Amino acid sequence: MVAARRKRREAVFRAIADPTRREILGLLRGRRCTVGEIASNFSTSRPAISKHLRLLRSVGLVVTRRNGTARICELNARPLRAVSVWLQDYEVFWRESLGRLRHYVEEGS
Amino acid sequence: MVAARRKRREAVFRAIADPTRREILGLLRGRRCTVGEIASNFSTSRPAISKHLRLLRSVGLVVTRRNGTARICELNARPLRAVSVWLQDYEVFWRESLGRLRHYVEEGS
DNA sequence: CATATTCGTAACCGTTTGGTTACGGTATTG
DNA sequence: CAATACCGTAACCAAACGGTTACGAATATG
Repeated sequence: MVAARRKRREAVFRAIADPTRREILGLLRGRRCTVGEIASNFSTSRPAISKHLRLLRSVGLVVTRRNGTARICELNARPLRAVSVWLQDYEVFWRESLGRLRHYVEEGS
Repeated sequence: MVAARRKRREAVFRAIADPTRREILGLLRGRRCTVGEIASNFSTSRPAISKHLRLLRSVGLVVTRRNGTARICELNARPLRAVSVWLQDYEVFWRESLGRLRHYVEEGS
């Protein structure tokens, strides 16, 4: 089961790599949405959004419930903890790099 | 140049999506390495690692310096701040989501 | 000068990805 | 029951991705 867990962690990184999927997560941060509501925020087709949602569900970032013909989607941010944990090992490094860059020209954020 | 900055932020998410590249970053967290040293840690060919390094350099996560025929690679974790900032908006959600989602789950895959 | 070491790049290839259109399945509604 | 609304999936396609081999440039080294 360790391998499966790692595979799922892998998948979370790939899930958030796509800008459309990150935007979907951002929408669901504000409120629950049906699939159609989510799709109406994008210029891409509804089936494309459906595929993104399937992937997001597969990694647990989105949870759904049926309500009539509609399917209501809700954010589950817990899998993002794995990313946060991974990032923690680097935090000290970007603090250090800030110090080293102090006397150089501002790069801009 | 706001668009260029966003594009670069975009690229950071894709850069860390690949497990080999994350492993490279992990190696460089410990010490500086030449390209060959990095490649010796993987079963893939050196040119493949070279391509990963080119991508990592393009997003600023790796900086290099030439030393004879060798090229020394060093970690620059600063671009990861963008990921950290993005994650912060979700932190509150994974803290409170546990109990709220318990009765909501339909399916995970 | 000749040779070896280190590394980047070009060319190519199979797989994955993200998009589309077409279609069907399942409630809700008149 | 017939019609409609909502949504998932299959089939297909162009582009991106990650890998390989082959080659060449640049710098030691004998």
